[in-house]
Amino acid sequence: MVRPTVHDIARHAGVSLATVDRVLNARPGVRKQTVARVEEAIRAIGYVRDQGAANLARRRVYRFAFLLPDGQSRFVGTILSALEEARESQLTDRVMLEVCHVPVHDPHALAATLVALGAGKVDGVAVMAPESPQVRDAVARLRRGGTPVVALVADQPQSDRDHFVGIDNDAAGRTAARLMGRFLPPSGGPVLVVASSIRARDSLERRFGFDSLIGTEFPAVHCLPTLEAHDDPQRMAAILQNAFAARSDIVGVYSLSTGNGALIDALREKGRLARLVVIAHELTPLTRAALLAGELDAIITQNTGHLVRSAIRVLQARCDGREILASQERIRIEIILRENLP
Amino acid sequence: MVRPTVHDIARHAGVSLATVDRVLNARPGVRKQTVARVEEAIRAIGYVRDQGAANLARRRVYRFAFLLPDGQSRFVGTILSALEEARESQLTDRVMLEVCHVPVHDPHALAATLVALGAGKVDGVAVMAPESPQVRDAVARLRRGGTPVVALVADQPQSDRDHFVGIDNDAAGRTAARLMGRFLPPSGGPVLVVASSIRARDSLERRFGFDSLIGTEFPAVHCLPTLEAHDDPQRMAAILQNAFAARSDIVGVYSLSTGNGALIDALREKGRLARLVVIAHELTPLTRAALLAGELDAIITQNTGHLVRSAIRVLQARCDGREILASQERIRIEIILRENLP
DNA sequence: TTGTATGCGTTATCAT
DNA sequence: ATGATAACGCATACAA
Repeated sequence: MVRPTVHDIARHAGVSLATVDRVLNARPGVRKQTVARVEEAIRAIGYVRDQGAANLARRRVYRFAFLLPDGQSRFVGTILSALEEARESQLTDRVMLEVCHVPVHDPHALAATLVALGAGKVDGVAVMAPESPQVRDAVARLRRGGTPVVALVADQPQSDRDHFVGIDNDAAGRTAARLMGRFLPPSGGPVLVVASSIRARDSLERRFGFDSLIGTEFPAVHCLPTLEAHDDPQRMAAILQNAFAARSDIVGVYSLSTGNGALIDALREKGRLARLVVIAHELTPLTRAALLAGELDAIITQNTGHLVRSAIRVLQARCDGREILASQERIRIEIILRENLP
Repeated sequence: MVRPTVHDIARHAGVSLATVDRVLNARPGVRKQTVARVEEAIRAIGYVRDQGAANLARRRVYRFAFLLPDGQSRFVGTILSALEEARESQLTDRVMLEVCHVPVHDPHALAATLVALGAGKVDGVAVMAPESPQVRDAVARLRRGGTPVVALVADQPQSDRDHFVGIDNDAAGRTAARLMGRFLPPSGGPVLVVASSIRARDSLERRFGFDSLIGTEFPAVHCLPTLEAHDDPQRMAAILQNAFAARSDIVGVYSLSTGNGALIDALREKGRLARLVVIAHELTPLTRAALLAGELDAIITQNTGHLVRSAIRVLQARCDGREILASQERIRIEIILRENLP
């Protein structure tokens, strides 16, 4: 009925509490035979540690750092509010959250920040940054130093990060494609694909997923080459100007990364919104408003609250040497229409 | 830096630990003035109780009962697996989960089970059942007895349940309608609406939401009266037979409650699936397979893992007299296509 | 009405 | 190499 405790182990193995603790926490100074006896007892009575009591005795606090891109991205803004919200939750009773803003396109600065964090300054790191050799190496160094690292939103596939907290971007692109294909009339037509920068791995994956599904399932739809606005509103306006001048028969727009504000503004100005199917990523105050106004047809997104809570839970589990509950940490690709807006 | 403890309160207020504890837990036997002094101290130093330590000292265990409809519903099956999964999670370290299966259409049995649970047998109840006066009263009795109650999946709006864990079914119906309207060609046509029973409040709400959005936004689409199969495969086959005989121009099917197995089987038999837009509720092994097979175009669902974890967290918070984190407990209306299947 | 002392399950600091 | 014992933050039986 009641869970066995360290006392039960001690009694069962005929040793003292201190010895039990030593083997439980893999501390030295115990004879091999004794270790075996204790481990046997643990298995025999089915002991499982009360992590809460352990943290109490240890006065454990988890210091986690979130490395986020600087700049005024709306999406990062929603992550920041989610972090703020997590601070007030039960979840963060013993965790201290620190946010580091780092220049996105400076891999060296990124790596330096990561490495600096490694010197016992924090107990775990969540990093949202484009893939780069520098970051990969820094993550490896952190991990070797015993600091758990999770990749947030954008994976660091070749590094040995402990976990990726985010969605499958290929599948997200395919999801967008399915919606685009089905929202468009059967006659199809050319679809514009815009991105802030196609260099980012997640943009590439989304584009790839989008193209491949359109290609196989909606032959009447034709994907135009990716236009890159580099998060510059002026550039975005000019790019769209050119695109629509070149082809007046465009039927849809897929925006696969940030910069939705500029995109929507530009489209609105052209008075083209009503006749286009427009699909974008990430639910922010801006895309929410556009969806409500009927300027956006659908949003593909990931729940940022879930994102940060999951990162925290995973880091904590790694610190404790626990397993995670996979299904709880699986971030879902969400489709948001006006009707199911949270 | 470190959080203040009961000792700090005691020192600040010039009283003993026991007195602090008495006012913290609203126990009698403390002079009004003393209470005020302690409360002042609590505010002054910004004390917030360490719930983990409290539970440890108290050897607290939370016994929660989940009342679920009996029968072999696939949806209830996924809830059961979610409960099973929760049992292995960190979340249930101190919680014991009990499942009661009750006949859905016997309000008296339902109420009796609820009332029986009230006699200090459990610390909280999650109930998934159709609304009825009997259940409403039983919930009220439980609450008066100090047992927190949450309504699961189906709300008990007139009872004073502590919380509703589930989705807005009107919005879910509207979401289905938006998808139906946009997936159908502009020419529209008649759409079949099938339910196991239209008496259930959630079915009614979905139907209402579906109809109202179709009515205002997709005038070319025409919703036929709801067909009730009462979870009987034979009846479902017969009903569909009649419906298609009466109107050969049906373009879509909206299944707003259970019984998707029978529906899909019947449609497949008629060879009509390829030319219909079919939208159903709840992701189960069955609807998942149908979606993958292209027999279903979209699924509207709610994450059952989230559902049970949320119910547990909310009940626990109520037991502790804590507030919940609203955003974490908001169940989302999820749209699942083949591409974003979890 | 208020205070003292002990215990919850675990860790960690001393001794031995 | 091992054991006794005092914390951790909180609750509570028992005294006063």
